[in-house]
Amino acid sequence: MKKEKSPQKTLTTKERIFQASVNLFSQKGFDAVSMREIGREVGIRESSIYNHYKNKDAILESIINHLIDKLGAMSLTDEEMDVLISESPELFFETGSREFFNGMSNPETEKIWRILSIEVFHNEKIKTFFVNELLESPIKEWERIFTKMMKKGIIKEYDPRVLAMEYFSFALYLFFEYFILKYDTKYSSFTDMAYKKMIDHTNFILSSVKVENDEDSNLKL
Amino acid sequence: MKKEKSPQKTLTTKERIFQASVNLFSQKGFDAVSMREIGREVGIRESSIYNHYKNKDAILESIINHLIDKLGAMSLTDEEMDVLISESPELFFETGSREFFNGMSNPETEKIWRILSIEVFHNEKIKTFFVNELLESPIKEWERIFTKMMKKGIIKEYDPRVLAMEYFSFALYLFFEYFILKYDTKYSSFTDMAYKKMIDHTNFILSSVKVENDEDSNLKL
DNA sequence: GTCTATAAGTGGATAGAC
DNA sequence: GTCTATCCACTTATAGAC
Repeated sequence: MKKEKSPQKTLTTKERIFQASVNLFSQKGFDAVSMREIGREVGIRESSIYNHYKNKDAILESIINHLIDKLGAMSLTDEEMDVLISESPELFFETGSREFFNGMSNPETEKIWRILSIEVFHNEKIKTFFVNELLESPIKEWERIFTKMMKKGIIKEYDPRVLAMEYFSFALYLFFEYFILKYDTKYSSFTDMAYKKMIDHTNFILSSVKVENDEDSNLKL
Repeated sequence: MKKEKSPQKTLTTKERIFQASVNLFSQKGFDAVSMREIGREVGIRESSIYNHYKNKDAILESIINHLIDKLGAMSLTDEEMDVLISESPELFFETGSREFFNGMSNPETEKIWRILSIEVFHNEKIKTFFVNELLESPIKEWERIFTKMMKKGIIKEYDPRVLAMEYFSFALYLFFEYFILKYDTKYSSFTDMAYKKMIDHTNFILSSVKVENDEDSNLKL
């Protein structure tokens, strides 16, 4: 909005507060981090933070909005989807998965998803964001996609709502497994833990619903 | 351990502290509830609580242990499983689902699961409990079950590990959906939100992997 | 077993000098 | 824009009277 990202590393104090907050909140949760602690990380006194953010809540707010902006800048158009479906369902699923993982997997984005996962209990705005963006919109989207595939005769007839749940719930399960249970463990990123599992899942769903016409067309990594 | 549940409602002060804590923690989270608040709910001063529990952490500890004790008192034996599998896979899945839902759905148990869901970030003991009891043990168990079903020729050959994930991940997804995203909404219990969805899921899995021999054997509610 | 009083600490936030 | 100094609300927990 204001200016482009500077070529290298001259971050403003506000940006450094932002980054320090993302790091600390993602490790300890919002409540467990004090303004003193953020200040210490940045190298200024807590009182100076108030020259850049109105209060502690405003920092969290700006972190949430940063993710929302970033996500809004992605996602396929209807035409792109149509082309992909006609090409092959395998290619389509692979593209869809890749898109989902892209929205989760760069290091800064992961930290923010982790913050949201921790704070979803205490913050109504975060909860609404989760329910809409992670649950309801994708399920509706996949219902449309499966309906389209049925009309084209690519997959068998089955309740498209159930099919959408079957397909996408697994991605959500992986999200929860990583961001709630496995964060800070051996895995270095969401993709690292989840991508292979998602391929197995996609192959299972395809093997169940695809109209047979060729031999073996499993996805490969 | 000490004495049986009194026939009606003469709760000891310690039990009233326990119940007030379960209610408050499940609504606001552990950190957001003060000893003053618990005392107010019980009708005593905060300092009096320390006559019954060593400190605040000890209250949470006793809540967790209460759930662990309760869950330990359930679960099917190997022989019961064998009989059920031989009878019919439909019956087996139905019994399995019922068992899972029983471990979640009485009002007090739900509140405790909610507390654990909130505190899984801050408490290493809770995280370990979740990963073991909710993730790894059930997946291993279902892997064994699917392997057994394949040997009996009830279901088609497929990687049993993948099948276990496909089946049980949906239950976990439902758990997260309810206890993290939908708790305190229109649903009156986990069963109320999730049971029908779990039936749809079971039917989908069965329709994919079952060896055909009779007409239509979908589960009914 | 409950009370009052109090210790000892931490939190977010503001005022005003520089 | 950063600092020091300070406010004040609130936290867990303990000591000791009753």
